[in-house]
Amino acid sequence: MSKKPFYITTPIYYPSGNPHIGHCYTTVACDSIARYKRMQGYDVMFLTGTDEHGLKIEQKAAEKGITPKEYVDEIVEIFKKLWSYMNISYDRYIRTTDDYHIETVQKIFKELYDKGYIYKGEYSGKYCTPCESFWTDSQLVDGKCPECGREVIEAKEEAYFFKMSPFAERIEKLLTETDYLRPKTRATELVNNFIKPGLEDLCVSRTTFKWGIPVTFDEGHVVYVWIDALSNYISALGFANGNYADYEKFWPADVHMVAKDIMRFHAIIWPAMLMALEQPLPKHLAVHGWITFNGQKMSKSLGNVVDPFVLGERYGADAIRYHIMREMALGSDSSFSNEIMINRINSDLANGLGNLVSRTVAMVDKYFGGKLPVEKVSGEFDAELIEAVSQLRDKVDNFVDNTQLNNALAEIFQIVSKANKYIDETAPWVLAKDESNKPRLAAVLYNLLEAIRVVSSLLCPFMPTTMPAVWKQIGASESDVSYENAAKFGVLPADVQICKGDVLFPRIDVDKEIEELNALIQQNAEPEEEKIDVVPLEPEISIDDFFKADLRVAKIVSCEKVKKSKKLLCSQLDDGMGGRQVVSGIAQWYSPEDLVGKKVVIVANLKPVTLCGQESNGMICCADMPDGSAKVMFVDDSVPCGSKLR
RNA sequence: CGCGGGAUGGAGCAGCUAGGUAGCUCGUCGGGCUCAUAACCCGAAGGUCGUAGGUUCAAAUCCUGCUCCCGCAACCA
Repeated sequence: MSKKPFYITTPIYYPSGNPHIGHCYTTVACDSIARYKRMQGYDVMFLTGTDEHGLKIEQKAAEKGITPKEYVDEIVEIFKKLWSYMNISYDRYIRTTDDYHIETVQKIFKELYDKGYIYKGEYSGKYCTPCESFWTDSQLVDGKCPECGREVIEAKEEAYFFKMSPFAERIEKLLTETDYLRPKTRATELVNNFIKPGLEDLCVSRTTFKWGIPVTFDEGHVVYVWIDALSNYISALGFANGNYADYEKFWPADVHMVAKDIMRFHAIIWPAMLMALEQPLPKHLAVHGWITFNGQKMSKSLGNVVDPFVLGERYGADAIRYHIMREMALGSDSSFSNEIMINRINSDLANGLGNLVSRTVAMVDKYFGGKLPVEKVSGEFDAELIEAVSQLRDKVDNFVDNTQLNNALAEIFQIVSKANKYIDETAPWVLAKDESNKPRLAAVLYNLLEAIRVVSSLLCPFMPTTMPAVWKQIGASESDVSYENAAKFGVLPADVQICKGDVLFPRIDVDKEIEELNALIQQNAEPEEEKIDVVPLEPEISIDDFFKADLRVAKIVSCEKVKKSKKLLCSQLDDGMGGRQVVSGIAQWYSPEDLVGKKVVIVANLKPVTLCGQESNGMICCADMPDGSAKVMFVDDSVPCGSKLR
């Protein structure tokens, strides 16, 4: 009987910086599912990798004075080291710089072109270099990038486009009528925002940078992110390349797991590409939220990065894995405060599971010298425990199939709870006092060992490092902890021999630990502020060019929020020339009271535009902050309104 | 009126589709136990279920208005 295939993928990560806990989130989830499926007997292909092209990489490398390839090679090593540290059992690691991937992408690009889905056009608009993004005029406001707020440059380039519209209807059905998207609640959002207004054709090539996969039939063009990146899921199987021959076997994928920020591309563009290629669509797209840290979105620049290496060092990979999986609810964000994590590790792993194993094994050791006698007598409370344990596997199966790992773990730990309670109900230490109760005592301890066996078998995919240690302690052989036996009770030998071992999950001193971690974060945060990612210099200009921008000092006379906008403040300024109105996108960081009466620098000769119905005549100068916010540049109050800057 | 989600004891969540004793985890307090990693077990306190109305014998649950939060989109000259 040949094994059934199961194909699961993480996104390919962009190595513009070191991996952080957010990367772990997706990868650990996929790893747990992959391991679970292997345990069930599936032939599993678990793919992860890195998306290594693009301007940002090119620039980062240039800053360090090395080639892009050298740059990504370094970071990829760090990713791989982290995965090894987290005990990630990926079967294949794809790099978009691998030859076979390049071959596939080039063939796909050509095929789509030949089929008429890709056409040559011209892209004109504003381009943000750091974000590698073009923005349409409607998106642009004051020539600033909507993503990072930096200046954009006027750019026009020949480009290839991918026609999305032919697939709109099918994609809408895919999202609304199938269970492709998990959780499905997001389907409406996608349909309303992207499909109903009409799918725009997608720009799929660039000429502004070189670090990418060349378009074979048009020199100077490089394949732009989506066709390059998304294709990894099939190129890694050997689609349109000779490197592997697993496409027939593993495609379509069972699960693509992604974080919500790239849901859109996997929910719309990827299906469209596959439709155009006339290939089967993946079965599920599992979308999870972000890990937030003390309520804020994880971000390097905030100094919030929780270094997975540091955490693993302190608590062990399994504890981190457990916490991540346990907190992860499909779709919603999950908090990663140190306190929550430590409490979780303490209460579930140390107090719950670890202590259960410890007390059970200790009793077998103490009362029977480590080996249970064959003679046993069943009694009150047994049936309930046995029933619950026997049903566990099916419940967990179901949750894993629905990518609800948090629920799967919750289910398992209910049994841990039940077992602890069973100890209390049967009070083995009382039984031990009377020699005639020995057979009953043996049965109680045997039942506990069995509960632990089943729990640890099912837990192994989630915590692959620690569970074998549990098996050793309870005297379980490899076949005892098989998937088949996880649905049975009474598998361990009647005269099982236990083996006392080390504490599985040491208790953590919460206060002390939080203090130390906070200190670490402080340390990491401080240097971070000083060495922000400095935006590359704009091209050199002459003094005359500078004077083209007429910078003036003005006083904010009054200010109010622009209705219907979240980010806009509308200010009335005294510019020494009769006053003017300026709209600025700083409402998230400044309230009108903060600004009224202050003097600022404005760009006074900017072409007026209308934003959300308010005319804006100029721009208030701000500094970009590393976290994407902006700080207004206030001016000494003694400078008269209307003064020109030089 | 751009689209969507949410508001439940100190914290985080379930319950709402098919109305009828408000449940879980953590925390707090009290008790029990002693096999165990000061762990485990039991019990208690603590909730106008965002707000105002409506339907109903009965609403956390259905309907309507409102407030506030959060995503997406738009938008930070």
